[in-house]
Amino acid sequence: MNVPPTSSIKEVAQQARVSIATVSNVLNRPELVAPATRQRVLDAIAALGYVRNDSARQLRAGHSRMVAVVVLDVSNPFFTDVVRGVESIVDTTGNMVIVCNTGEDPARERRQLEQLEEQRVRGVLITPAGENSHPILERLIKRGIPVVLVDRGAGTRNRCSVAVDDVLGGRLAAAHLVEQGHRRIAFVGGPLAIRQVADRHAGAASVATSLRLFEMPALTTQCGRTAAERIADLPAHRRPTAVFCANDLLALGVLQEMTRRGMKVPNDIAIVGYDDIEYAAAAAVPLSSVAQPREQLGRTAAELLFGEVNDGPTHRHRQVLFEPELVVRESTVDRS
Amino acid sequence: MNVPPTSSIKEVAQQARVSIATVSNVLNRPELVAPATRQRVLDAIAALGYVRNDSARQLRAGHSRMVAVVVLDVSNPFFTDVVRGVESIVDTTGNMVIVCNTGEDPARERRQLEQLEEQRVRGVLITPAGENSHPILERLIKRGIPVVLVDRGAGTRNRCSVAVDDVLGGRLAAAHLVEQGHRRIAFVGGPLAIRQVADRHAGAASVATSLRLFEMPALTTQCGRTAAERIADLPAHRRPTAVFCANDLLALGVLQEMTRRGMKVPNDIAIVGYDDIEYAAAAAVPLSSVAQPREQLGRTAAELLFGEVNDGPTHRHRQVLFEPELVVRESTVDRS
DNA sequence: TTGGTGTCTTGACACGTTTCAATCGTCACA
DNA sequence: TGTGACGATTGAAACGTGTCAAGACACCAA
Repeated sequence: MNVPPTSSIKEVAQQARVSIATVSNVLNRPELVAPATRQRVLDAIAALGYVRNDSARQLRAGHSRMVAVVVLDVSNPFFTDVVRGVESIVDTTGNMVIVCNTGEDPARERRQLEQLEEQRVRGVLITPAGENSHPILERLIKRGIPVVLVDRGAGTRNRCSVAVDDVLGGRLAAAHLVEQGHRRIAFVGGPLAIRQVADRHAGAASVATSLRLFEMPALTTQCGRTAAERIADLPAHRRPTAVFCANDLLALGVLQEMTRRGMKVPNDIAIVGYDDIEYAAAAAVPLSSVAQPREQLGRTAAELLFGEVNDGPTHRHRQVLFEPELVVRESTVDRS
Repeated sequence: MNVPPTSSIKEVAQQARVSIATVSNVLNRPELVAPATRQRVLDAIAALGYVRNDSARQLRAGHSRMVAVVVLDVSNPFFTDVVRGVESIVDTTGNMVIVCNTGEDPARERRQLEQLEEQRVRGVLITPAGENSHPILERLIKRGIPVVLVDRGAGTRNRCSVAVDDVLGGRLAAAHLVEQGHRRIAFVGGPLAIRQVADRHAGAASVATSLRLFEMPALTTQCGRTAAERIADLPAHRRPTAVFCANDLLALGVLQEMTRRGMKVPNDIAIVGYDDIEYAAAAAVPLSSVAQPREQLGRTAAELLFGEVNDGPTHRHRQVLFEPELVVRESTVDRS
């Protein structure tokens, strides 16, 4: 408890009058060493306040005990929940999670991956900012570092991935609105270049015969308000009676603007969001939304990763697709 | 680009027909080596796809190149913004950020800190789950690992800390309401055992002569709704005309319940929140709220940390206190 | 030629582990 | 008493860097 900077296995050995090999054995394979000796070593460890040096272990082992999660945005609730799921698995393996935030910037992503490669991390879970097949990712794989794709699983058979079925999610939302009697339905989305947006739209279009598309530049509340203005300004006989938004922020924006204009939700206009973020339930009118199994996504990704670690070269890649669920609240069904 | 598992500085040296010391110099002090040689080494590095092994560097250096941020809850927007601030500084130093999530569980916190100690991290930024003076924290400091306290600065002169002045925040909110002509004001808070809640209350009480306290069991929207019910049920002549909530989730709950009962915000009742989370501006009635300089908090904490790293033993600890700002929106001032 | 100076390069060690083969006792059995 | 076997312990060699004192070399002035 009192040795100033740091003490090594060597000093423990000296104090316990054994060799360093024995100390190492006490730490890693205690059953190999006689109880009396073991106790002497443990006492020495306690007396010196010895703490293992992981750098040295890593050097010897050839890889570190860290698993990296590379996400687009740490402040996005979707990713924080995924991270929690990952943690719950990684914790049980004696490894640590290291979260890297790319901010959707490919250059930053590149730097981060290079650093992770230098760290010789145990594995990487990533939602790539740019292309799925990043050259550095290829290099990581070639080097034997397992990589699992999160939420970008489409069409990559040559690695493990987890994702949620966005087409199904769109279908669920639209089917619910149709069932509630709506015929004129609007889809408010971000750029269709984002795969998730395109898939959700496609799913909705497959069940809503006349789906009117409002493509906004971003997935923000501000854009939601703008979309709502354009919808509300339509003549009543052509105006949609329901809106399906590509995410909850858009939906909150629509809700806010509609309320400001005195339209009643859901009676004058029904709204469905996507993601089921925490604040969806807390909105002025609680929001119906399509929920994704976010923590489960993280857990499964981590399990695939350790599967790959254990399998070694015999590993066969798997693509896991989850199903989203519709959560119905008062923004689509009048309960008063 | 093609060597299967990994290649070391030794193979680079061989390929470039120089000693390993020269390769090391090219990497770390390129000005020491002749341009021609330098180029030969760089070519060899490219040809072999060589990547530095950070474990070995760490072992040599005695510490890793990671800075740990230990937070209570990764999915809390407050902490994610703090983390972003930390990142923005740490990135410029060639180090990496590793985010650890304690979930307010002291046992988890303990395990995490032990692992960080084994990693020989460069420094730790922490919002402790339990006591400020954790025995493991003491050990880290004794071992020479700098520790900076985040948002728990009160009364600890023996280390660096950053925090926001919650008393001032409470005062700002209440003063604003008084200025708007309100005389009967309610404070809706979580347990006063949480220092932040107590401070915000104290600040508000110092300017609002008759402040009625509603102490709820948690800082959630659900509790906000419950509080709103109790307030709305009071006879009109005794009912507060304004509510100051200890955080935004409570405020959103109050807003939701008041709206549901047909009370107009801000005319029938004004509401101020705290934290200025992203969804405060997106609420049905945009919420006035007390904003904390969250990213700045993270940036400053990181700067204090590196200050301590550079100063060495001559370092003098500093406690930085930030001032919050009131953001006025429509939940307290009628703009229609 | 000698000595000195300055620029590049290098050999060798240390950092703290893990692991493997080898050693040392001890004990049971023939 | 000798032989084997078995359990406990250890010496030594790696893992891949960074550093430092010392060496090599070229050049210039005396």
